[in-house]
Amino acid sequence: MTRNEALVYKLLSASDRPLSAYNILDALRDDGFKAPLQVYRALTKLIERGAVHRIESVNGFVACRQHDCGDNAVSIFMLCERCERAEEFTDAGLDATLNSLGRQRGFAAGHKVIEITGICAACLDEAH
Amino acid sequence: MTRNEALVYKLLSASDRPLSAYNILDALRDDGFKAPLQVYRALTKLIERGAVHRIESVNGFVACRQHDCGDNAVSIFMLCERCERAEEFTDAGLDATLNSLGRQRGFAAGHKVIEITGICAACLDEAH
DNA sequence: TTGGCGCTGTTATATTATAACATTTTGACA
DNA sequence: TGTCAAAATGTTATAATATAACAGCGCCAA
Repeated sequence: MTRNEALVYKLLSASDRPLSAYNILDALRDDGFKAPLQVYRALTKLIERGAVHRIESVNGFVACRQHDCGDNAVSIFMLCERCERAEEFTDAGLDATLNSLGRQRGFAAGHKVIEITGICAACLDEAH
Repeated sequence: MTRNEALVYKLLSASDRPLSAYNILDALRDDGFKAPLQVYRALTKLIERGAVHRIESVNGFVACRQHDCGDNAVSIFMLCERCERAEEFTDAGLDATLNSLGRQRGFAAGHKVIEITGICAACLDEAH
């Protein structure tokens, strides 16, 4: 892992919500980051390696919370609209279901995106 | 449905792949469209109404192919990397599974995104 | 008939992402 | 150790996606 990748990964790991590429850029200016490409290049590598996931719904990025998510099973994200926290988990059954739905249509499934927005348990509690 | 919404909806309905907001803008210049906001405003309304879906993975938009998809069940999209066509369908079981996964975590599920990229049947055939 | 609300048009700007190219670092191996 | 190629980096510029702010118009209910 290169210096830039390590910096980006550490930052994402310390965050409980998705960060945008420009959030990351701003946070890493003291570490010498000056241009968006430095961030995007690090993100590209980290994502290839499964260490980071992109959250399409919010154009953000999170560190993978699975035990090294080698694209084995699909990641499911629950995104809280209130506190913006992202929770990641996997479900082998769901992955199999999606593959099967693809096969029924002759579709060779590659990358899968599952993102659910809503209100998380903590925020529901707050509202009593 | 206003004139602008009708134009955008008609265009999307005639397309078998997702169009970006700027694709739409360009296609509708002859109809008097001049600025992105005209497109985004129409899209916002159409999406609220369930007549159009946003495809997060490609920053594109498609007309709903379901029989008036009133957010009843989740829409699943299969996106071909080769021909870029999008196929939409629903699966009540999958929707229930996701709601249940949410409930287990105390999460109140709202909007759900399920997008699968891969190669469609037609494109697989072409390659023999 | 008027007053408000929703739709429209327009300019400007914010946000997200990539292209192109020069330079530096790294690491394999003679 | 020297050297070369590949990978990583830095930098400027620009492309692609999306929203803010504000002015004007049109419809229709009271």
